[in-house]
Amino acid sequence: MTVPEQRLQEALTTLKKSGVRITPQRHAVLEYLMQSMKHPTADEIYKALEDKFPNMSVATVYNNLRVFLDIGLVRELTYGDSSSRFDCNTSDHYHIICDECGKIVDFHYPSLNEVEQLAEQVTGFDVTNHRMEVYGTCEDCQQLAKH
Amino acid sequence: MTVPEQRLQEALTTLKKSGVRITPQRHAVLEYLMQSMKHPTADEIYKALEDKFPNMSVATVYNNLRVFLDIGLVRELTYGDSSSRFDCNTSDHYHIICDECGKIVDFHYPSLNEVEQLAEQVTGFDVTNHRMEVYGTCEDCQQLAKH
DNA sequence: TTCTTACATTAGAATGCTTATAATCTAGTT
DNA sequence: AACTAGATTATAAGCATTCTAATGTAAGAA
Repeated sequence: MTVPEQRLQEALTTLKKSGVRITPQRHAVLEYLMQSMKHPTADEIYKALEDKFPNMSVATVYNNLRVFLDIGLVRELTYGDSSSRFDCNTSDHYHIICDECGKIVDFHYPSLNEVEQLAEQVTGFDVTNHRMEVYGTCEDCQQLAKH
Repeated sequence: MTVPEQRLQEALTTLKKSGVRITPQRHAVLEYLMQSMKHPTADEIYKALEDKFPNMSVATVYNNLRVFLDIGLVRELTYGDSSSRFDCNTSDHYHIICDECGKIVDFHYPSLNEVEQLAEQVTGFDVTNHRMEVYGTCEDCQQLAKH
């Protein structure tokens, strides 16, 4: 069993534990998220599944993403562009984003706990987490710029 | 002359240099941004100025914010919630955001250049900048939660 | 297996933020 | 004072997302 397949199985177990029904549409959305290395938008998921489910509504995609978010199976990534992206890799990592083409690449870096601690001291907040995005130009777009 | 007034003067000079006209509406939007310690949304600016300019269109607020963004006078902050916020503090700083009430507080921390450098090496991106947001519960909301 | 029902899905309308359009107006120069 | 490129206004349009109400169905119970 491949790693994505294994993560899918685990996710299905989590859904059942939470008392959430496994419908074909829900299964398909989850499966697509798990095997995708990109961080798809709701619309990308909808379009990717329209062959398999010609009658599926966009609302179903949104509903299911909301369910997955509530259970903690995926994370929502909101950037400057209009639509949210969804990341099923819930392990700690940051993202690096291409200014030109919008590509998002996972980037591993030790969690910056000292920043959270200092922020607590300075602001009096009760800090729960943080996120960081690095921006730049990806290698593909660097090549394109040369020609 | 107070600090916000001084920054406003500098900003007006920058606008003139860029060949941008100074209209009363544009001046008012800029002034409001400069003296605001919050990070207002377009609609907040619109509502704050409707006494002074009862006929001003929302489009004017958006147009002007776009002009300021292009010139580099303000930065756009996009988070999970629906509308963008605008920050006229262009010095390097991060933000700490309350999960409960959405309050955004400036938070100074030395720029994490080593993260950018490592990201370049690992991903091959040509890195230009990064942003970080810390999340938690502000002191006010911590108090409210106790009662 | 069939029955049941609470939950899911569907289609389409509605919402909210932002941008586009076209007519009118004006800041700043001539 | 006249001119004109650029700004403002009012409104329509666009897009992502959520809501609504009717219909369908997963999964447990009988």
